[in-house]
Amino acid sequence: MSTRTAAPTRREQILSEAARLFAERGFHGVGVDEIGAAVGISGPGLYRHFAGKDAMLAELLVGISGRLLDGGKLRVRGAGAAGDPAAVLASLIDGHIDFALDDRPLITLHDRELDRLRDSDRKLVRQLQRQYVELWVTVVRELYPAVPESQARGAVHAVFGLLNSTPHLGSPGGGLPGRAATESLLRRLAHGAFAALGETGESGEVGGMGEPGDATGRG
Amino acid sequence: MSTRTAAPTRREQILSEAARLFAERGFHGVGVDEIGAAVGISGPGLYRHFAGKDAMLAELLVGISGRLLDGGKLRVRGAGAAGDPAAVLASLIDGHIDFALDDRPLITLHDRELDRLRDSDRKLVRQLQRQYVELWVTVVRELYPAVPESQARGAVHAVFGLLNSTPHLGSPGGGLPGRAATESLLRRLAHGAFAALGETGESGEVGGMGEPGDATGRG
DNA sequence: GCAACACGTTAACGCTCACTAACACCAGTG
DNA sequence: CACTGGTGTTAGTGAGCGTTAACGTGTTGC
Repeated sequence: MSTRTAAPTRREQILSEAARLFAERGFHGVGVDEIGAAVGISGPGLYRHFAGKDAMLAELLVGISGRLLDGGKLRVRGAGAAGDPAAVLASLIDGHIDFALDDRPLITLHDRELDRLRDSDRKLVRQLQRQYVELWVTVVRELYPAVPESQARGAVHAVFGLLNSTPHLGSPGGGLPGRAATESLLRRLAHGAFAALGETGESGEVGGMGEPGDATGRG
Repeated sequence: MSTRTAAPTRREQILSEAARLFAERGFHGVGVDEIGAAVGISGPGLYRHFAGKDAMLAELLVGISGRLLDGGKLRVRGAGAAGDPAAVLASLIDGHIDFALDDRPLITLHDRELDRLRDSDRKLVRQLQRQYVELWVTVVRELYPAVPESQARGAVHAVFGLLNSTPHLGSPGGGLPGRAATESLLRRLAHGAFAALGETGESGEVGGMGEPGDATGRG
């Protein structure tokens, strides 16, 4: 089904390994020799495939932003045909979870190394990101018309933070459950967050609010 | 009460500015000359106060991890005396939100530049982080005994991601609400996420779940 | 007045690292 | 076999940057 993975081109190999390394140690923390070694060639051989290190990062970030946006649009059109905002939001959440779990390194890069791009590329990525956020905000506002836009946007960003937390879940080794369990956990948490957003928030208290007076801690 | 801020020492100035710059452009992306310029001195003058660039990062990360843990412990003891896990969790959430909003740059560094540390420092930071997470996990498991530990831990990490999303909310310029509004929004979302964790999850559907069959997108 | 010290300066060193140059191998193609 | 294009190699270069060295200056205490 989904991705073909049939014939991973050299370019694709390089991009994949570069994404992993950039996510692990940061853009400046990885040398071109390491990227080359990761795909079996060494150092400057990369320059047969890319104009430079920056070009790799640019292609990665533009690519991921574009794919996120495209996937989101498809899901809005697909699930939105029924006119049910809840179903659309659920589909967006599922899609983002898939993405976060499939392409962990890219998700990490996505909000970490944006400033390293040339102005034009950075503007493009920002625009794609903004469109993706707007997709979510629109759906959230359809679902909860009483929620002001600024809160909806804040909630969307916060839920992105929640869903993108997968890199911190210690992928290998840790006695952590399978992918399906992680998927359903994240799904449940995300839905719970949005559900809380929908609650009025003025009348009823959210939960045990704790006494705000005792601001101990923070020494 | 809490922090004095009375006489910000040179050391503290440097740490504060270094934190901001590291968070903005990454550890490798900032030069010592820039850090010096940010506090009015230039370049190698920093070496009168720190052994090196690494030492600044180490002190920042150890400091934030320690303060987070200390604050969390205080809140557990303070609110936990009443024996009400919900109040303890609420207090932990409030504390973490305060921290995320007060020390945005540090929160960003916290899960971004950890690998740049010497082994000893990195181990120390990891240990402090782990203790802090365990604090939360313990409370969550008291509050929802039916939730297995792996899920509780995953949920805690995910909520950290949610609360730490504040750096992405575009602090200056954007027509975004005041601090109080952001605080209450994050608080509501976090409580909602944990509430969803508490729901059984086996019997009832969480929300509109979307049809999992139509895995469009992700081309 | 004058050591002693805290704190800052500029100049230079040495290392890392992205990138380039020059060359080698191998597959088609006529 | 010669030619060409794609892909790799190693050696070298130039810039950036963390760090050190050597030096200057104001304040303190005898």
